[in-house]
Amino acid sequence: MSDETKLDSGEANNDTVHTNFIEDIIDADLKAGKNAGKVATRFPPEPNGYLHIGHAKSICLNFGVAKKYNGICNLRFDDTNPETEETEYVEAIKDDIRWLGFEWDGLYFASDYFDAMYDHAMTLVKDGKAYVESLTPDEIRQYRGDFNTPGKNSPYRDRPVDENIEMFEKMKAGEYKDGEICLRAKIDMQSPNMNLRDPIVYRIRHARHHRTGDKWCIYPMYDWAHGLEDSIEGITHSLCTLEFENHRPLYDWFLEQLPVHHPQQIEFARLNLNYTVMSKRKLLQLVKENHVDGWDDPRMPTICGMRRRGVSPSSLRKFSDRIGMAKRENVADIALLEHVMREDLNETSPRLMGVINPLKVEIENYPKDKEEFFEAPLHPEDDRWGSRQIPFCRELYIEQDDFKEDPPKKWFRLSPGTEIRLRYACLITCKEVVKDQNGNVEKLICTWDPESRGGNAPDGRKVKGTSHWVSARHAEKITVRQYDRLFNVENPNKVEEGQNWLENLNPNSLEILTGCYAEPYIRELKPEARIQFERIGYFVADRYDFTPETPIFNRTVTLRDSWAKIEKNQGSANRGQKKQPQPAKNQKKTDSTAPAEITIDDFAKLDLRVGTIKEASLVEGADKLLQLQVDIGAGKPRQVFAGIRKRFENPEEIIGKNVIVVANLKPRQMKFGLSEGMVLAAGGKENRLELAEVLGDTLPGDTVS
RNA sequence: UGGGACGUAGGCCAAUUGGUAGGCCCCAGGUUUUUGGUACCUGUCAUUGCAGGUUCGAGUCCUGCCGUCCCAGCCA
Repeated sequence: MSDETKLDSGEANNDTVHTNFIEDIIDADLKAGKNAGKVATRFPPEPNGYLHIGHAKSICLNFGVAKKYNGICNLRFDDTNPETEETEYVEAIKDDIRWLGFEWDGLYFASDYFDAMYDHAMTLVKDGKAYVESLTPDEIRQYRGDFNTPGKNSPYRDRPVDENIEMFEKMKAGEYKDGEICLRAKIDMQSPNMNLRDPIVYRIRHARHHRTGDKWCIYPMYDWAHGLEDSIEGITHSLCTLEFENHRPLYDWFLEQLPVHHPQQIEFARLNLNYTVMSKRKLLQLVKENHVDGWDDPRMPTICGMRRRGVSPSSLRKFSDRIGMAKRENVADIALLEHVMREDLNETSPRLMGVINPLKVEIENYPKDKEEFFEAPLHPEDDRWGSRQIPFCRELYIEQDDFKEDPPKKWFRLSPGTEIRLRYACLITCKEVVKDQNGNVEKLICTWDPESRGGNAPDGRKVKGTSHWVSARHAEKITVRQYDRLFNVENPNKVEEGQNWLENLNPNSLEILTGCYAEPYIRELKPEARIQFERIGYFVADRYDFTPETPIFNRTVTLRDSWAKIEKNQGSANRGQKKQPQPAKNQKKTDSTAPAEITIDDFAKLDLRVGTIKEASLVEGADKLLQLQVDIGAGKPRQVFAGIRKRFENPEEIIGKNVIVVANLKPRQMKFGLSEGMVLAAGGKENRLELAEVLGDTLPGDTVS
């Protein structure tokens, strides 16, 4: 089933019950008879990077609105800056949008309109509403003023119209160098809105454009271009993100000066996702510095990355619906994304069996040479998928996690003497554990109940545990790439002064396992086939690397694992004797792996020492940091960077103080140098912050306890 | 410090436009189950940023505070 047909069947969009504020506006417009009852939107990417899930939100919005109102949605590349844009991105963006399940009505480029834009600009010049500026970029900045200072009119502001026309023509003809002059709109240098202080309309760039080649050496600025693009295409509602709110008066101003259609700009809040980064700059850096394997690395929040991860287009659309649409800044929870991924994949993925960490099982009462097949449905809730035959023989693999020699409470998987079901096959009982010299479990000797074919015992005895398995003789060796969140912390952008956001990367975000086994049916799969390995998770046959001979699977998302939760809760219950009083119902996911309390032993690991501050100085380029040299009685003083500058703007005053230093902290390489410890201070905010001092007769190096 | 926006549960979004706060995710429990999956059920969680005012009645209207975000590119 193609994703397009799925979209048409409405499974993705029809669970939105409420309208959003944008649809409310459109409803009102329609009711008022605006735009002759038409709705036209557009998705306007700049072809200078790959699309990410934030763009997906915008794509779903624009195409979704058009569809809902029987309107149109164009794809328009906003290619007004030749220096950063490339054709390579154009094709990638088109692929991503189609894959997401949308088809544009018109395909356009801003560069298609360069002639019209130039003509309109000339109109502005002739009307005395634009002038050629001869100030340098630096002077322009100075003349613009700042938030508190009104701008000053440029000396060229009243250049005669004829001269403006002539210079603008020469500008177009290439008679000036980059940055030498530019065209500015004559609006209001005193405006509190900086965008209205005579914004630049055209700048000179002697650069080759990916579509128009060398035809132009002047290129329109965003504010000038965008409204015209929308106008030319007859867009009715121009949807963009919040940061363009301040630009709307300019968007409107330009269009009001011309006898053209005037679309309405409406801003919405962009998508932020926790545990990831979304800015083009940071994504580029991840790629360039090889923290990931490229733009389509399955850990990337790019559309092509998620595609390679095995995320389905419909789950991305569903996610886009579920997060809603509003004007307030937001951070969506990646747990919601994972939830819709599972929800979608549960319905659409055939089930297979694969063993990630194999443990050999020998069925001692099963004949050595015998083989047989068990039939198993490909989907337990949807028999349209049909079934497949799974081979079985004396030697099998099960998951290491499904056996424990000393089972904990509530364990109903395999352990010595217990019986479990091999899914869709039979019941087995563990008779013996074979170990190697090091005491590692090497193999399990089991017996099977021949009466339990298919997995049910005729005597009706209940067997609670069910394990997945693979016949050793028939197993296909597969490679599994287990992906996890790229970052360890909810907000990777939030870093201490001097710390780098890259330090928040999750070092375990990729684990490649080569010794895995799967049932033979995987030979039937094609690249990009999404499957579930039962009881483990959803996987996808890698788009590029998978072949029947080199079966490589990417883990899309694990199944929910309630046993892991039980185990974890048991663990923390044992540690704290009684059940932890849930400290906060909002237990953050970041903290959930760390124990809620530490013991005295943990605390004793801290080597706290008295230290005398010998030197203290401001750190240039860091408005929170002080650089300290602290004598802790160990010969060479320790260099410590402390975020206390707001309190001690004059560092001199803390020299000589006896403070408490964490002496056995692993040194951290900061932008400014190595920080070899930490000083303790009290107070959360800078405006009430005091160093913890040791008073009385103590010497550097004395222990603090 | 000027201007523009935004504040509803741990997160995200609703609230018939002035009628007494609801859904999804998360979290905790339970039922069903040949996936400790799915599905279903239950529960925890909000004096709607704060303080006043108008009104029989305010999340919605008014006033004043507070907090957060955006804007000083010849980027988009």
